[in-house]
Amino acid sequence: MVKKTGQPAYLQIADDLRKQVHGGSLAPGSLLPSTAQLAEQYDASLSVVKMAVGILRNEGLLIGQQGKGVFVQDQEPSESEQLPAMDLVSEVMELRTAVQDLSERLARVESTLSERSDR
Amino acid sequence: MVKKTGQPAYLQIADDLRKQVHGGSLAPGSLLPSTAQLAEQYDASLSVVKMAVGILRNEGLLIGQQGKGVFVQDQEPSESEQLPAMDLVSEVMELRTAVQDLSERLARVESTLSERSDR
DNA sequence: GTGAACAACATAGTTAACCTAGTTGGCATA
DNA sequence: TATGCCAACTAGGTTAACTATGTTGTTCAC
Repeated sequence: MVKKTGQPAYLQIADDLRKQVHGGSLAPGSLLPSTAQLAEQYDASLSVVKMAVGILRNEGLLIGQQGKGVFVQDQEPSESEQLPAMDLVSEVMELRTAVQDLSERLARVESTLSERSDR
Repeated sequence: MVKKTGQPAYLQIADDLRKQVHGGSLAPGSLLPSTAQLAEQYDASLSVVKMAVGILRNEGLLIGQQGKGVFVQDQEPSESEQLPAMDLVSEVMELRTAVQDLSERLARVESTLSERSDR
């Protein structure tokens, strides 16, 4: 699968995966093949696949969950990353609402947990 | 040099170098120590240093020239606007990753809870 | 039926080794 | 002096192996 162009294999794989995500071939939230499967699919070693996934993980395009797999980040169409220097004020406001949301959800989870432990 | 925080070594080194560049300790156009020197300096293996440099290279912050060395990209003070205060920017970035992490963990907890209540 | 124990599989991080290729400086030879 | 060769150093790419840790499914004992 990896062509013998000048580009290194890990970049070729990263580009290919990126295209699949942007092209819709890999839907947001969907699970990627495992590292070993990708390695076989691209006829590459485990290491280069891990490097490719690492790049996209660093870009925020993919998220890896230890023990489960690598998923396509679904809230991608938002800004956050593309804009080089997005203004800090709105960023902080988003973070504040995100923290509030997390706080409420966590409170719910905690209450359900305490109810179950009570009985 | 690499502290035993939860963060992996290659990210610690990348962050440190990023701060040195943004803080002016590493001037644009200047030459970084060689990979081997950095490895010794951070008391890390060659591989993690190469990973750290690779990240910053991918970000466009550094440029590597085979046979010569790794240099700080100089045309970085680009358009957009004055970065207000680099400490705030990195602070916000850290908060964003922290919120993402919390969000993922909470989503996992919530999903397991809903699954159990379904059965 | 429940729960503990275990095996299999997953990502993640780290290390070491090897190869390729570009740069530089020294040195011997023409 | 000028040319060519060579050693040393550089980044970059690739591979393999190991450890750590999390998830999932099965099996077995209670």
